Amino acid sequence: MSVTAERPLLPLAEATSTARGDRSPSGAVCCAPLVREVLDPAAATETARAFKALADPARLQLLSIVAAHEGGEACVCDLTEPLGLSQPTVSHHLKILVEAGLLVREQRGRWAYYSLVPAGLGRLGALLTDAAA
Amino acid sequence: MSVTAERPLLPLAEATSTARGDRSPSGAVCCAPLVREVLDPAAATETARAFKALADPARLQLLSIVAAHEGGEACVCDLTEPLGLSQPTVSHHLKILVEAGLLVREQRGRWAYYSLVPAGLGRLGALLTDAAA
DNA sequence: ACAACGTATCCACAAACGTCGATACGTGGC
DNA sequence: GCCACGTATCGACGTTTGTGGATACGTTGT
Repeated sequence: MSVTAERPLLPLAEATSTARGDRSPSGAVCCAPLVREVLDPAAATETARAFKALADPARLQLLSIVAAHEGGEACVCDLTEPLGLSQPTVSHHLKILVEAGLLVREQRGRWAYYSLVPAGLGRLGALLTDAAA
Repeated sequence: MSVTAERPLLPLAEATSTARGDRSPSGAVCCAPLVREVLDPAAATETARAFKALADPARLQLLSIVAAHEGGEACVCDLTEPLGLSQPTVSHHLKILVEAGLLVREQRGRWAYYSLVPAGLGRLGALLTDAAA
């Protein structure tokens, strides 16, 4: 469905300073029933899908090879051989990367050229570095 | 095995300026057999495993909840209820996050407290932002 | 020592994923 | 028009992954 998500994505809610039951070792008061700010399941699913695109060795190599090409673009035929995968498999991975907003496809002549989307990588990267701060 | 990887991870090799056959539309010279600099499969697999830890909604929510807690730590009992998952499943996800170097586990009393590892998030984030540059 | 509690491990199962061969689609050259 | 070529889609298969129930482990309190 080619999300091209433009959302906060993992805001990592800051601490709700609501005091949540002491953790005295005597009782079962450990688990305060307070509903704190949590990344809602919908956003979590969407963010997970973005990272899932990066969670495969073949796709990481694809990004690497595409980035290594002059012009930052490569056609499928440039990618099948160094990966040792069949052409349908490579096309499958490329489609996933495009749907994740990490690559763009441009049909030029008989060939389909794929190139990086820096903003896509950047968004996911910032998401993690912000959480690390 | 708890990798706690300390490696380059997706260097996204810069362009090898070796001229790679022209792409004249007449012949099949499109696919130059040149072996350019590619993220080797071993590194790709390891990097993929790191991102795989982030490629699940439940685990993203776990990170979010842990980060939301004061002190940046939470025990398993704090996590099962807001996620709506069973305790074994939550423990399973936490283990994966620990092995990925994104969480640390500290057994204190009867409870096991999990807290973020900013460096872990930061490493993965920098990896993407560097590639986006 | 025993019991209670929080957590981790084991096992099984359904769903999702990566892979490839066969095939269909789109483009360019004849 | 037809054919050749590059790429995408389809169908099927084996593997991996997420999930929960049952159970074992470690710690604390009696």
